[in-house]
Amino acid sequence: MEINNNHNQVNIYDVSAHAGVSIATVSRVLNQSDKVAEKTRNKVLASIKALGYQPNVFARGLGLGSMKTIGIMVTDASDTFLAKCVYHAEQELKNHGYSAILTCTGEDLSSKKRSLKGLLSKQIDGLILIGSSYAEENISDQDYLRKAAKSIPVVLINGRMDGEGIYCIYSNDFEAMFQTTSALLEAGRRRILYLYWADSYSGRQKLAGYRAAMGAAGIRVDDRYLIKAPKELASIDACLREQLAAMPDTLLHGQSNPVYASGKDRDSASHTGKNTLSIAYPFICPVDAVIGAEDIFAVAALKLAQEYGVLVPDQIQIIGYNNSILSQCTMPELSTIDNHCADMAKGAASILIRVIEGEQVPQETMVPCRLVQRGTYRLSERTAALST
Amino acid sequence: MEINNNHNQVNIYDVSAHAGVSIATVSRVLNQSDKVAEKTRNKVLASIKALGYQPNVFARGLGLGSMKTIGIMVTDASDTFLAKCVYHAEQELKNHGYSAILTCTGEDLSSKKRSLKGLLSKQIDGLILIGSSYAEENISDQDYLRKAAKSIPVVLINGRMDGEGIYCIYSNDFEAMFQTTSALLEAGRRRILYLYWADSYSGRQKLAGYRAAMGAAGIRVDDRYLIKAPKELASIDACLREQLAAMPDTLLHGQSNPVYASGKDRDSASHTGKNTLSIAYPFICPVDAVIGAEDIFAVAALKLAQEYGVLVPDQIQIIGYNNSILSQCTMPELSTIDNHCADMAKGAASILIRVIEGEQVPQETMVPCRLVQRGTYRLSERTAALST
DNA sequence: CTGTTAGCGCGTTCAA
DNA sequence: TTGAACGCGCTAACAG
Repeated sequence: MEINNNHNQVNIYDVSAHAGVSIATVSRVLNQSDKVAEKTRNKVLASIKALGYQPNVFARGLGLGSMKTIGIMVTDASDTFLAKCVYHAEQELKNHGYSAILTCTGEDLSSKKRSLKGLLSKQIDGLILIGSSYAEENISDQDYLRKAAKSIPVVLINGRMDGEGIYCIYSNDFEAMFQTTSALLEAGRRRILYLYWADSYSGRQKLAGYRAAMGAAGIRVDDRYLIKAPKELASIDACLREQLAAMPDTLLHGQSNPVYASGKDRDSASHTGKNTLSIAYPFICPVDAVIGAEDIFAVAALKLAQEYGVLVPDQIQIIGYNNSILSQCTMPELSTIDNHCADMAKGAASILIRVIEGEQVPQETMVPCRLVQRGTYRLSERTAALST
Repeated sequence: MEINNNHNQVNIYDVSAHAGVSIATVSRVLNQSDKVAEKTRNKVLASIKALGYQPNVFARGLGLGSMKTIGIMVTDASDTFLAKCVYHAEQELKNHGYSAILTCTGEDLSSKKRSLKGLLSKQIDGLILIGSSYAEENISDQDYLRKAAKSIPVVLINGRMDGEGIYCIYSNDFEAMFQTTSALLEAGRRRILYLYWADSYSGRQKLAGYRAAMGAAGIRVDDRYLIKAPKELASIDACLREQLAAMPDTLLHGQSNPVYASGKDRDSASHTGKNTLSIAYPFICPVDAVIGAEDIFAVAALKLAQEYGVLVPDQIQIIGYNNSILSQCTMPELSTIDNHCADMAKGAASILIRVIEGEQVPQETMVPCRLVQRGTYRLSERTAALST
């Protein structure tokens, strides 16, 4: 029964021998070619099943020049937002018969390049970039991607980038931030703190939206209200305290909540979600609203506000970004802007596959954002329709 | 200069022609063979650079039977905990020159099987299973994995499974839960609610630890204190309310915090993190401690407690699991058990690679857990040393 | 409808 | 130290 095959893996020759046909015929039934008689097809199918034959993808890849794999680059797959994108992108790819090679690149340009190299060496059919971090501010820093895009299609999620073979799908962050900031202004807020970290494309858009809204309202943006902090709670908290301490009439010149202050460790004190005015609000707060460029920033702000007994949203309104699970873990829950990352990720995968299969696809796709209203902020009726 | 090559991709023949040597020699310099003269080596290297030659992995894979890829199966890459594992596993794999094919399988057995099939068809060199969900309770449901393990090594993170070629790395969840529950009991707590969802290996261990500790203290576990709820906040919250309502002297028979109750929407009310006893504690609480099998459960419990003005940790102590970012988003922050997922994930990748490279590796590896003490609970001095 | 055969690009003997 | 030649398993032209 055995014919050639020095490895133990059964190959197409074994099948052809077993079925008494040529390898070409076997190949045909494998590739759904209809030019094969029903009878022989069944014979072959039976042999395949009998021998437990599995075609060798390397050999097939060699001939076809493709193994139907897509590379996914992401700066950090453990990030709440990015992880969600990874998930949905992979699902969509799988639905179309592609598998995903994942690589976490970090923020560093050189390691991004290294990761891409690794991916390309794997002969991927396309590339998905998750996170606007890849749309480097310095245009020439994107060149390695543009170069890659000459051989395989590239889709960027949540960022914009010019170049042949580069497709982008992003949310209208500018608009979302503009509307949100405007709404806060209309509600009478003036001292709006803006917390962020990323200088990515998306990050720049958001900040620009904030600035534009302030400008439109005739308010000069005080640089002290723009706080940039690494994306960990401890760092954000530290930056916040430092910056606030430098402000006139600062929050931190007041006394912190005695309940916290009494113990050596404030976390060990008792807490409830209750509000009270029994402890006098001991200072004039230099901040009456906070916008976080991601939910984690809003969380940090909320926690600090609560520590100092500031009433949320009465005295400070807080808005996050991404509508991540974090926004539902706080008490009150965060109002946050949902940029529909699942839609973006699925869209990205779908665009990529359509391009690979030769379809004509627009290079830019925009998905709208939506304000999710929860405890830390509410739009007035008038401005409630944010989505464009 | 060009010799063959109908594709545009430059191949080893192009290089050999350019360098004036045979392809065998090119292959030798590519594979670090030392049996090549320094002079020719440089000549070849120069040609490679000049032509921008990139070896074709498919061809190499065909001959070698490997493309140095590892399959990663994960039920849900967007889950906070699992995502972190994915991240660290991928990093470690990359460090060793392997790339990761990621597939999100969901919890459904048939789709797990389908995903594995897809992975195997890609001729992966090894497989990493992230999440104890793969260690199905029904042993025969693991057979598809055991079968796979006959051809490639399989490493399971956070679960246990017997089988040749199957390696496991897990944390001592039983011990952690036993110690934690015991500590709560020693602190005088008796009505300890246990919230969970997964019946995975890890989930079973945790629950067993809880039960064992209760048993050791001579306390019968009231089934009403075991609440199983899907892993979304809304679901957990709903289950909690329903179950609590069925208890005598229930929490929910009391009045909720008037501040919340006054508005149409309780989230729109003002909040601070302050505590107050000005509103009378209106009921005898049937629960004095909560253990969540994952942080999200603890978050839900904390929020509910706060909504009803229950003092945490004075009246209810709460402990989560995983030490995820969620545990730091609440106010007070959650005490939680850290199962060191980064260590497990990195360890898994490292084990897998060592096995692939022929090393002898023990089939089971255990990493200890650690209680992270934050606001919702503190161990007494005596029991503070939890890690084994 | 089916079989034959020529690559696909690279590793790897075996000779030289 | 180098080169010629074969094989890896499969696809796709071409011939029948």
